[in-house]
Amino acid sequence: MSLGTLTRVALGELERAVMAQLWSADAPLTVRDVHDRLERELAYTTVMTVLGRLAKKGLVRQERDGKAYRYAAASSREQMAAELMLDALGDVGEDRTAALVAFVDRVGPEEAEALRRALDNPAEISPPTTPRSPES
Amino acid sequence: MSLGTLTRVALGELERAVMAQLWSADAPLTVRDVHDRLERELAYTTVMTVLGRLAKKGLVRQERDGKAYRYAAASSREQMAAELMLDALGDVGEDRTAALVAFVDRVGPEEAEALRRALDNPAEISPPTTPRSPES
DNA sequence: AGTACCTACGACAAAGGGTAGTACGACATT
DNA sequence: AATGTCGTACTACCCTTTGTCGTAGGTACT
Repeated sequence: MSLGTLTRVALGELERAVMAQLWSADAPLTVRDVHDRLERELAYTTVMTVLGRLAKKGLVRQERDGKAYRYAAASSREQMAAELMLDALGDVGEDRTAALVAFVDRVGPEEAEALRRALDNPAEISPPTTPRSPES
Repeated sequence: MSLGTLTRVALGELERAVMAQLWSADAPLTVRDVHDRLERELAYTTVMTVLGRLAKKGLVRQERDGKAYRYAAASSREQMAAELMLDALGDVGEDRTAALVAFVDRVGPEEAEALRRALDNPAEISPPTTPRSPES
């Protein structure tokens, strides 16, 4: 599946704001937690709805905690970014090489360094980059 | 602007099909050209509408050709992919390095090779990766 | 019982995308 | 000149997604 990409992860503004909160928290948050942390004045149920939608999309994991739920991002911000990059690359179809060249050409020096290091390090060292929970 | 990203380039299915045609053509196409090349049975005006929308989004350039218009992708598929990758990386905010590591870890061997080569080659050699036409 | 919190659902408006119809101008053909 | 033909400009309509809530109905503590 290389075409669903751009459509697949098109989050709305509020959805992204919520994801940001989940990512910046060091533990799963309740609806109320998220609601309180968002600057904007939103109804409690609004936040709940959004969290529910994110959960349905698989971007957020819902775990029961007594009466309430706690929500946590399904994968780290960095992993998501990596996945998005992969997807973008996949959409190219043919000439991935050219796309990568264009990419590298525009990335900053720090990023280039990071890339170099990552390429040198045998991937073995940083293992489960994708700690997906076992499929449903 | 790092947040508009995911939203910015969410093309629909037909829009992508049209872009694909423009990319695979070696010269600007008319509405009729695109219409004929698409397998699907669409009204002529449907294709016109889509091309118009793509133009409004800046993904397609419209150039007059007598009575009609000719449409061409504003940038190559590879450039777009690179840009999308950049955007995805940008959304990460803080730890781009981690994202790049995750990215590299999941890219195939061929892509890794391409990355290595691209990093070694001083970008000077492959010049205008972005043959943007002068801003409006 | 009353009050506080939660979740489950249903709703509704705005925007985006798929799909098209109609109106209208420029040409070519008869 | 009348009539097609072909192309653009608009307008419209439906469906899905996203932002935003309201209401209903549990559970639990006071």
